[in-house]
Amino acid sequence: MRRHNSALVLDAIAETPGSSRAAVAARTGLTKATVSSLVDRMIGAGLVAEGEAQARSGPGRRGTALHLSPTGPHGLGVEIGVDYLATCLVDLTGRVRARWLRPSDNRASSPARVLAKVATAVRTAVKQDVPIGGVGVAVPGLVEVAGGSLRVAPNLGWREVDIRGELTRRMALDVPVLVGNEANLAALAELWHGDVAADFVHISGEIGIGAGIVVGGGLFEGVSGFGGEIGHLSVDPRGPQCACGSRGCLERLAGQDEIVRAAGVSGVDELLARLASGDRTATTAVRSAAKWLGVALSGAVNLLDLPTVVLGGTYARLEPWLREPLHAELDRRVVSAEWSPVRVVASSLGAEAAVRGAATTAVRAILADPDPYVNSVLA
Amino acid sequence: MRRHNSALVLDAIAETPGSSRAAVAARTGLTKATVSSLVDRMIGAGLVAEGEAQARSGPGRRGTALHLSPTGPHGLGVEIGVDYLATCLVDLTGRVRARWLRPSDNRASSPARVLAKVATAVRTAVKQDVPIGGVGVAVPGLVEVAGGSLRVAPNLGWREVDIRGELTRRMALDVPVLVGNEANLAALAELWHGDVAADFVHISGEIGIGAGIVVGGGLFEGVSGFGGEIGHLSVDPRGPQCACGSRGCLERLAGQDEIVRAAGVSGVDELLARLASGDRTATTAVRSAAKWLGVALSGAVNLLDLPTVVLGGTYARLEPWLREPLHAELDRRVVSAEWSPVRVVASSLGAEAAVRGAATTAVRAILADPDPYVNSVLA
DNA sequence: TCCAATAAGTTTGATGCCTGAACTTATCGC
DNA sequence: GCGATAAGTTCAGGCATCAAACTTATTGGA
Repeated sequence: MRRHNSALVLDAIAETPGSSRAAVAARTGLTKATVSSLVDRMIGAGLVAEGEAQARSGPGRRGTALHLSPTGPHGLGVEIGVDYLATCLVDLTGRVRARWLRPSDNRASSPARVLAKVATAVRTAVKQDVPIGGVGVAVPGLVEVAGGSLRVAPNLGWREVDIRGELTRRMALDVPVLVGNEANLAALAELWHGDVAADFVHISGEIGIGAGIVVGGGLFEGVSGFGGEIGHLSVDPRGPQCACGSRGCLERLAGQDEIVRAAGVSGVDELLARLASGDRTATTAVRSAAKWLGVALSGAVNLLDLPTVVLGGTYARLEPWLREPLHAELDRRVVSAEWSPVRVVASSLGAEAAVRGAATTAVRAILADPDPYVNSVLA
Repeated sequence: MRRHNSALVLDAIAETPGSSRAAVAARTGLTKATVSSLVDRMIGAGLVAEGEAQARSGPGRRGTALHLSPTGPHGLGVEIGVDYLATCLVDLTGRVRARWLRPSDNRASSPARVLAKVATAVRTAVKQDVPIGGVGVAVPGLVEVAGGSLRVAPNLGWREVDIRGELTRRMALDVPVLVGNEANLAALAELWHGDVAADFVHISGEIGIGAGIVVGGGLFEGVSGFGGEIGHLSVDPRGPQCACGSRGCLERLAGQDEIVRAAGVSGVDELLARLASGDRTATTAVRSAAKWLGVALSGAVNLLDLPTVVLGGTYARLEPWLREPLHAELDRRVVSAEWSPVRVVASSLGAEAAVRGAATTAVRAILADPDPYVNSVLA
């Protein structure tokens, strides 16, 4: 009861920072008395802070602005990339307070060695004088979310690593550790910090291709958390052989490696330069990738009935050239396009989407269900 | 609070019929006192009934068996097929109490005429002396679930029909009307009456191909309720032209019409006879369909991380011949197959799956949140 | 300058639902 | 028939919410 209402009230404050108690009561349907008492508890626990009195253009007492406390528990995000480690500290509102990026050839290191580095990074972050409420870890691989352990990360060459367990042991910090797939966390970052609504597919292409499916303002993870594996969706069953053993996988036909290869360039930066100068080979390579992306995404949209496709990672940078051919393919193949044409937008978050998503996930866990946290602080 | 606990208690009784109050208390974590009081209310409202005293193999008072009341509110399901109308009356447990099937060329009739027939059928069903708690309607088309109106049903030739509104007006009965897509409701029937767990894709092929996605024991409907449209998933972008304007759609390559055509038979019954006798052309036609189904379903499974595929409708009858090639394709293309191989099973419900699903949906709405109903009855 | 009007926020008593413990009822085995 | 055991009920106590009265803060007009 109180648990539910605490979440309700805190959500209202997070959604509309600066609201007064009375405004929150009106919005949640609770009484002023109830809101007052819940807010007081949350102020006591350091989740909510009072601001200045609000302006008012008429008679009556002015309300005290409420907002998420900038000194409340922070979320620490960690991303284990193929050739870097990144961390990111965010406050309750999701604002980035500190970040850290370091090259690290994780492909060549054992999981134990890498996780030791991660633990060191966590301990460093803890030395900042902000309280840590949770740690989120992003990995490029299949994560069994409930257990927080990694099943396989092809591009890291890792298999069966109990990330949550290892990290909890090594970092000597009594906070929850959440582990998630990089693409899924990037999608959540887009949901929380980008400018798209509550339902979309976020597709990001770096070395692999991953999708994050957001439905009703929440991540769709599937039964074990393996959802969103779009990279090996078969878009051309008679197409070229893929490393995974199947044929015509999306990753093989529209992945960064294939685009770069087909365009005959050395990397994404050169590709962008060529595209800007109107190079025909480069344009054709990107248009082809767009077509295959369209085939895969139209399938996802038909199946899931989502109104928006967000291009993340490298695709966000290629968006001007992907947009039109992708749209054409979607309009042709999506059955419900007539009623709700699919929107295609580029992500506004850069390469940090995944870390930010990881960090924000950690604080969101508290915001989504504040009562246990409040109790633990006030106890 | 009570609302939540009422649902909890009723769910426990529905899950394990014949439990005593004490057993329900143990299972839900509530106290015997709370359960007693909630159960008494629900008995008063006619949702729950007491049975005989339970057997016991030791000392102590025997518990009174509790089960969903067979005289409680019933659900009435209606299916508007292409060439028939079907209705089905189920009690709270989902057991079919009456059914009715009548040929009706709905393709040739106006929606108004068909809905008038449906309303008549509903009024007939009401004359049975059981209370009706809700009506569910299954239609082969895109349904905007929230509004209960049909956007388009290609095989009926209907467009923009406000089924809920029309029916509510015509049937003169003050109960909620739920409208849903046939394939989705068939999937729910499978969930509730079949023998599969809480997560699966149900794929049914009659004239069109539709999928119902069940996740965490609930239907995945998408934003507007258009989810599960798998028929026009592109499985072979360079394949034959489909009526929808796209190329190589699943429906075009693995639909009933295509199988029948490729096998050179007159219909499904002849096809089954040929298959049983080992006819080579028929076998090849079915294997080819299985392959394309495998391409489409592997995509769905990768995206959604579902452990089971249920074959419904015509595919259920073809299951012995579909099974092996479908499995081969799934094992090859599903990324997480190594950890959780995809199960393929045939639906045990026949052609009535959709009506039953529609009827059961209507009563499930009460079971999922009994308190408002209880209050309305006791008031 | 003061006061009525208005609105924010707090206090207080009542209500509703759940809980724990004691109590009643029913059954088994000796 | 009696003690042990378990189901189900009764009742006092607690906790969170609510409605309403009350206090505090602010505006604008007399």
